Amino acid sequence: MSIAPEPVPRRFYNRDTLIVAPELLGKLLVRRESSGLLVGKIVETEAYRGVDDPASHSYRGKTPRNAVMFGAPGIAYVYFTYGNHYCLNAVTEDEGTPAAVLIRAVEPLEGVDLMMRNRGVEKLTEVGSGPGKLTKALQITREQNGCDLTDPASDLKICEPSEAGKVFETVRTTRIGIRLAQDKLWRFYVKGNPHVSRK
DNA sequence: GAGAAGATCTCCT
DNA sequence: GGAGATCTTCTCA
Repeated sequence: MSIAPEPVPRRFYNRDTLIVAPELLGKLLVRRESSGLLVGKIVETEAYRGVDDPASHSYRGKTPRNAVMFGAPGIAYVYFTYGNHYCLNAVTEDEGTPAAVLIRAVEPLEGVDLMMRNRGVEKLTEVGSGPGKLTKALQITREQNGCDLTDPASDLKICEPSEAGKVFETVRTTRIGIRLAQDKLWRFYVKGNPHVSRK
């Protein structure tokens, strides 16, 4: 079976980050890779805004690393952290406004065996239940930084799910793994989904 | 050019 | 539950 869904249009991303983040839940993260097609459903996100968010990379202004966040919406921002891990973001809001949504967890749907091999695990819930885990499962590296998520020909894109995939309850809570601005309720996840990184 | 911190994960106790 | 791994990026001298 092959999924050929429509990518989410750029105007979807060109809105308030706090609207885009919860609406990204349930969308499909589609990665076309040399050994096959890898698809995961987004089940957890976090919003990051440069202007009023001290925890964001872009809070202190534009640097070579975060330049993508200042660019057009619908672009992938991938960065390397802790010496081990990549994290995947989708850039949001108007060009010149530094904002992005961090994809924190996915539920593997297609290419599951390949993802488990990439991760070196056998439990399905261990494949994509964390920002560093899902990038490894989907083989996302800095090469995907600046990739257009709205381009049907792109190797990495975000697509509309089937109708059945849109039925779930969203939970809004505080963000994880940051020291600054922990009070903001900018993390969203699918209620009851076992692939969410933390309850 | 050197030092420190980091949107994490895994293993060990 | 806690700390190490490991390296990129930023900041400051």
